[in-house]
Formats: sequence, C-alpha cells, structure tokens
Amino acid sequence: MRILQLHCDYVAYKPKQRALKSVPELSEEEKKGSKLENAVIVFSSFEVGDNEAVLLEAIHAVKKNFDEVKAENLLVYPYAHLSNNLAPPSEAILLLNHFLKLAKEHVCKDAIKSPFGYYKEFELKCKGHPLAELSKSISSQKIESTAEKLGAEKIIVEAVKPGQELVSDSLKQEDKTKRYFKVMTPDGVMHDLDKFDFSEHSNLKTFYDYENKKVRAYSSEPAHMKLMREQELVGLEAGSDGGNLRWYPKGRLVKKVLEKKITDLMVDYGANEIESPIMYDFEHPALKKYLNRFPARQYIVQSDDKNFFLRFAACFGQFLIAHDASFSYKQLPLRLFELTRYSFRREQSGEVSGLRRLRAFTMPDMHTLCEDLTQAKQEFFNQYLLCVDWNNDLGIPFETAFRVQEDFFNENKEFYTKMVAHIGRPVLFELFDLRYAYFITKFEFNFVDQYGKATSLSTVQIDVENCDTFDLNYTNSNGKKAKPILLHASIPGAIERVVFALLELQGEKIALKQKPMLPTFLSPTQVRLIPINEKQRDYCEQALSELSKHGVRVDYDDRTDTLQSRIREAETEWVPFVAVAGEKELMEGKFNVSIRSSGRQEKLSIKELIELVKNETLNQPFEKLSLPPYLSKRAKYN
RNA sequence: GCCUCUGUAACUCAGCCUGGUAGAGUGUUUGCAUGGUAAGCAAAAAGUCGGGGGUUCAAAUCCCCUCGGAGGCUCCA
Repeated sequence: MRILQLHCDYVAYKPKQRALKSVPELSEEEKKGSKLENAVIVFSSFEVGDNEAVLLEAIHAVKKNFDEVKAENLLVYPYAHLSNNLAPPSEAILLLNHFLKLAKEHVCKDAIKSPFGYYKEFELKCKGHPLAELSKSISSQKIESTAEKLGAEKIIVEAVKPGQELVSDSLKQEDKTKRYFKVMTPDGVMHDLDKFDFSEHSNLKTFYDYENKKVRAYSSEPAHMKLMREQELVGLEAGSDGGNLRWYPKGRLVKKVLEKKITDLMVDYGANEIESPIMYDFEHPALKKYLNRFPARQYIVQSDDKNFFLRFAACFGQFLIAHDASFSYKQLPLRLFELTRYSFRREQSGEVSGLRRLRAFTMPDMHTLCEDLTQAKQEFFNQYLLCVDWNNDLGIPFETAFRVQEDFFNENKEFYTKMVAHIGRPVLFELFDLRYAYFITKFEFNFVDQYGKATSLSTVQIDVENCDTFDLNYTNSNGKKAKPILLHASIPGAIERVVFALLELQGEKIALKQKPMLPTFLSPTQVRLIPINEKQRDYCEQALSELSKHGVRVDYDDRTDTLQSRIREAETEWVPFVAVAGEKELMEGKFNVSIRSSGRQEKLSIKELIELVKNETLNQPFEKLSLPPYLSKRAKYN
C-alpha cells in the first residue's frame, strides 16, 4: 500500500466520468462530490498482497499525522498512480472500504472517501508547514504488529476474495453493444466465444486472449534476439536511437531476398512501384487531417524554420502522387507500391523490442484505388489470397482476425464466409457498431509466438475516408469526377517482422531439440565446401566456381582447423548443404553432402548438388551474399 | 513516459551482499597438430568494470545523478 498525505486548508472533489467498467453507477448524492475544510487528504493505492496488517500500519501513520497537524476532517482518496503493483479493482474496493472503516474508528469519525473507479476533478490548497506533505509505502513483509500501537482490539477483516465479481449483468450487456468478438468456422457459422470449443485451436485461443489482454506475457527476452546476434544477422546500434538496427552482411542478405520477393510479387500483381520522400510538412492541409486520424508518434526533422515529420507509412507519399495523377475508370484498379526503407514510428521507449517492434522498419506498402465497392471487395479478396500464399510459402503459421463494422458484415456475409472457407480453419471476428478509424473492414494475420504474444503480419484495409481527405478522384464513364474506394495493403506487414517470425520459429525448434534452419532460398550460405585436407584444395575451388556460376550461394572453408570443428561451425550456421571432399570423393568426382533438412548424407556430383539446390529454391528470388567465399577472409560481426 | 531488472575483455558471463593488485569460457593472433562428419594441444595480446559526482586511507564493490539495453505497465481508483 502506498499513501500520500496532504494537510490542506480545503479540499474539494467532484466525480466526472466512470473510468472502470466494473464499478456501479453513483447515487445522485455521490455525484455532487464534496468539500472539506482543514482536512488531511490521503491519496491511497492498494497493492497486491495488502492485508489487514498493512491497513493498520497505514492507519497508524495517518493517525499520527492527523493528530499532529490538528486537522478536523479526513478524506480518503483512492489514487492508482502511486503504485505499479496495483491490486485488482475488486480487491482494492474491499480494501478501501475497510480502510475507511478503520479511519472512522481510529482517526476521525467523520472520515469520508471519494468514489473508486471514476475520473474526478479535485482542487486543494496545501498548507506550507513541514508536516503538510508526507508519503509512505507499506508492505505486508515489513509489518510488525501494529494493533498494539493503535491500542485497538483485533479487528476481523471481511474476507477479500481474489477476482471477486463486481460486474453487473446490465453493464456487461452495455459493453457488448459497442465492440465484440465472435468466431467463424469454415462452414460459415458464427459462434459466441463462450460457446466455442477452442480445444483444437489453441493458437486461436492464445490470440484471442492476447487481444483481450487477459494473458500476461513472460518477462523473458524473446528467442529471436539471441539468434539474430548468433547468426550474425542483426545487431543493436547504441549510436542511434533505440529501435534503429544495424544489419550485418548475412542479415542484409536475408532482408534483401525478402525485399526482392515481395517487390516481385507486387509488380507481378500489377502494382506500379514508386519512391516517395521520407519526410513531410506538418502544415500540409491534407496531412494535418490525416495525422489527427492516425496519431502515431513521429520523429521530427528541422529544415530552416520548418518542421517535418518522418513518415510512418507510405500512405501520404502515394496519396499525394495519386492526387496529381490523371486516370479514369479504365485504369482502375490502380495500384501504387513502395518498399519503405524506412517507415518511422517513435514508439515509447518501453515498447521497442528486438525485430518485433521498431522505431525504423521496412514496410512494403501498397495502396489500391478502386472504382466502387464491388471492385474494392474483389481486390480485398485477391490480396487476401496473396497474403495466405505469402505466409504459407515462408512456412509462417498465422491466426486470422477480421474487423468489420456490423452493418457492412451483415450486408456482405457471403464475402467473409468465402474467405474463411478458403483457409479452412476458424477465425476471429471483431464487430463494431460505430466506425472508430478510417476503415470499414480489415483483416490481419497474426503470428502467435511461444510466449503467448500475437504479432500482426499481413493486413489489408478498406478505407472509406482518405479519398476525401486527399482529394483523390478518377474520371468515370460519364466523363465526371468520381471518388474511388481505397485499399491499404501490406502483404508481409514488415520485413523485420518476417525475420522475427522465422527466427522465433527456429527458437521453438531448438527448444524441441530439432535442427533450426532458414528456408534454403534465405540461407546466407546454401552450400559449404569443406576439404578434408590441403590435397582437395583445387577440387573445392573448382566446385566453388561451378556452383557460384549456377547461382548457388556457396562458400569454402579453407581454414586449417580440424575437420570436426569446421563441420561443427557449418552446423551452427544452419548451412543447408555441407559438402565434404576427401581422397575418396576426389577419386569418384563427387562430394559427401550432409542435407540439413533430412539429416541424411548423400554422395553427389556437383551437377546433382546444383539440381538439388535449384529444386529447393524453385521460383524464389536470388541475391548474392556480400562476404568473401573463403572463410579465412571473413571478419566476424558478432 | 512510469516501474523492475541489467551494463565488467570483441562476445557470453563470474566477481559486488561482506571495499584491499581485474577473472573464466568463447573469439582473435602465434606455434605445434593434417584431421572422415558438432569443439585437437599450447602460448600471447586484449579491460577509462557504461559515464559523472560523493563517502573512504582505499570503490567494479557502498551512496547520489546520468546514459544505454531487456521485460512489464500505459481502457486502471
């Protein structure tokens, strides 16, 4: 328990608005508030583990002060902000009531309290004498018996039951009319959450719990943070702001391949790739309006006497281009795409985390202008399919949430049923009656990690607001100006989050004692050549140039360490194909290749090995690794 | 932003409670070892103990301030 006591000439308060859903309405009398003269106000925070002994200790402190300053009135003011370890409201209310009872008995028989769970305005004039301001922190561990100090008899406290239900049924009902969750199964049936059997869908349950903030995450560092360092992919940069990372050659390779993959996908889908500035004028009228609707925290950059904010998405860059472009219904849907390196969001310091939440991140952002709602729905559906394929292709499991305005859902039920049927497992629906943002509907694919946290990856939204804000128009078939419907889409969410999910999945494998590895097309080294001794040098160098010529990322361990230690290092680097050559292999014209995915060893010729790698990376982009192929020439970056 | 934990060699960490000459493993360099599928042997180099102030004869260690990192909180009286 924490208390702050102020001795005041007067103190007055008035309840304004309910802050906690679980507290009852106030009576007319309580709503008026109160004013006390020559009073001690006791701001009180009730904490986890507080009990009668704690309350008595606090009363003792209050009484001592109250008598000393010769106050006449006492106000107990529940005040959460003194503690970071608050008792749940249900317990705190009982503790507060008992605290008041003790205060009446021992300190001031006319003591009153202000209501719990309401925002209140208050006004006070604190006296200036040395005892006018006192604060105290009391915990059950530190208490000696204080009943004697008070000269009080033992008082029995009413049992405080953890989690005691204080919510009335009518209040629950009221909540539901605003925003509520349902589950849709692939057969198109909507289920109430309390009736849905989650037993075969534990990740969906975890996701829902996370959405509902019922689950507390473990307080451990996520697995990917260690892995990104160990694999020489990404490091923290103390010389920059938090959440701005450094990417080493191997990490840059992984990121570059993913960037190429999404860019190719978008261009093949019909997007026009553009590049827009990273900073924008705060005073631009359209941007001003948009900023109010999307109150992300921004970095600010000064130029002369003007302030610019660093973009937090590609939206405005593309909207401003679309505003100035000329197009008619014949060119719709019109898709603009940019791989933002970077988008900036000045997340609060305590919120930045590894690759999961950053202040500078790479978002492949596409916006689609559609002729009407029919076309918008078609695009929404197509982009939904792209997202499903994208995540399946990378082997990233996900849970789906659709968020929809109620009316729109009821008018378009078929539309959603079709999409849920496509992925063939239950998904979460959040329905809301009043539109709280610029979108009328959206979906998100969420990655659920081993700590019970959900992270949004893919998302597409139908925006019914920003065509007005940014004055985007097309010419319709009558030659008249018309408003398009706008879609926002990020198929991967953010490149960093893809890496985050892939690494977290490897962390889970390691925990299960399985061999971790990245998909071959993302592995910085796809084939590692290891000679048993110097005599196979020429043979390996020949293989190196042959594999390299065929677009395989290959390197050569030319160091003089023992065979075992070189094999071990290839294993710890998750190399998918480790090709060893000794006397025998040289004679046969082959390599003894360890295949990581199967754990098997096979004798393969270079031609066969190339074929194998090509097979595993079919239809995937390729980029070169910017490190010397000779391991003896490589610097270490971790 | 608030709270808790944390900062010691390039990396991972011990030492701090109870003040008294700065430690280990890994990596790096050098020498030996030429090895058949997850760590060969030996030696060396390497540290303003995050930064600043204080207490003390003496501070990595105790106290205060400050800066970085991790986690939690930020619909909460």
